[in-house]
Amino acid sequence: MMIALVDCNNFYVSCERVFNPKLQDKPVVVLSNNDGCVVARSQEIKALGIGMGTPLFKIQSLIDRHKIQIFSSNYTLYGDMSSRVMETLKHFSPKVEVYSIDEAFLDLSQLVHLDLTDYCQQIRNTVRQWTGIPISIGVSQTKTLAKLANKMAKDSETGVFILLESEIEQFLKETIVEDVWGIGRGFAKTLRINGIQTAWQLRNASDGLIKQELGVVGLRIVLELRGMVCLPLQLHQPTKKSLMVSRSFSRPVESLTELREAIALYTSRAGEKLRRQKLAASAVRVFAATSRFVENPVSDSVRVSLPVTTNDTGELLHYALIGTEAIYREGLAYKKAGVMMLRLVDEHIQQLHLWDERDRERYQHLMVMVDGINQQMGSGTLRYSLVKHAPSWLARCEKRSPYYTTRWDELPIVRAGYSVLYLD
DNA sequence: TCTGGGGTCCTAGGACCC
DNA sequence: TCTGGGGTCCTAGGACCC
Repeated sequence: MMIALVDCNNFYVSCERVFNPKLQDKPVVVLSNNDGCVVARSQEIKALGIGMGTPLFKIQSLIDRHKIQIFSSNYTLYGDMSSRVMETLKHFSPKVEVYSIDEAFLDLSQLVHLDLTDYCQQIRNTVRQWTGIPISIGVSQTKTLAKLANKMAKDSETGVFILLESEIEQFLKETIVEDVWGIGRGFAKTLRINGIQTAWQLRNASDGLIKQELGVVGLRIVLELRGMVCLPLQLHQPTKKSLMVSRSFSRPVESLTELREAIALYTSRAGEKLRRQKLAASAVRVFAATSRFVENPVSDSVRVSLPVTTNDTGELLHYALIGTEAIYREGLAYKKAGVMMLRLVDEHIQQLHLWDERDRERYQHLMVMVDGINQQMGSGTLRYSLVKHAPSWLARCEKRSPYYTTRWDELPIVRAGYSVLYLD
């Protein structure tokens, strides 16, 4: 196999520059959805040492000093530019996998009789001409190796790097494990504990060790480094399995009213997305979290199964609000207060016994799982799903609310979201 | 004060049944 | 009543990615 990874350089910034040529050679950043942090950086920004994901407030002084141009992200524009790039690439190989908004894998196996360097230059020039977007291309035997080759391409003058079999050993010896695709912080730490620091050491590690420490995911990476294709090109995009709408709040949210408003807004967004993509949901999930940057961050989610699949906002909202109540009244509080949890579980068990079977059947679709119930139970002998009849359950929540809101003061929500699953 | 949003895949372990 | 194996299904949580 010969696989090319095409990667658009500083993609969002490049898109902005296409429509505003004055930005050429100027320092430019594009911010995340909420304008919270940097998600795309021009070369000039990288040279200033501003990292990916840096929060905006931390670079305020640099912005003034270097006259940095700042943009909120415009995903409609980027998506459109992305399609143009991908369409162009399809002229160069019949087998193209659109991997992300700014990356694609191309199968070049049929073209090995050509000068691949030349061919890749041709691709670069055409994409540049037709779309205005600069790209880099790395080529090798597998996706994982092509990813590494692409890193080299980015650093080279020509923007193209072909990693030949004869050069792989030297190349991998000079590559640290962190730079291998699929090796994140957690895996890298595990590998280093086992004395594996370079990509070459990883390639030569024993299958048994890797399987045990990193599972099949890790093993696939190792085999790919050895030149064996374990991650074949996916030529048709599989249908999505879930979609999510979430935001961080600019300040902590402590009232149920505010939380409900946020969730209602996210739900209608999710409904729009569903209808646009002609999909329907079979379950919804609501989640809330405290700041990730405090000492003991807490997050929790509640999943509500729907009686029928739907993409009607009103319908979704009904169940989303049930989930919101659950999160607010119980979800986070459960994890916080173990003793209280035990008491509540006890209460709920008695409730369950009072129900007759018919009720349970009838309301099964309203089953609300409260995550984390098992967390502090120790042996796991007591694990219960709280099966509830929504109206009476909500009434009970109302009665208990003073107790919970007291607990709640300790747990300001700074992030909330809503996701829709359509597995069935 | 302010720290993104949106995804996928894998696994361990519990529930439930025979 | 206790013990246990085999199998399936489901979920939470952890890992990764852009």
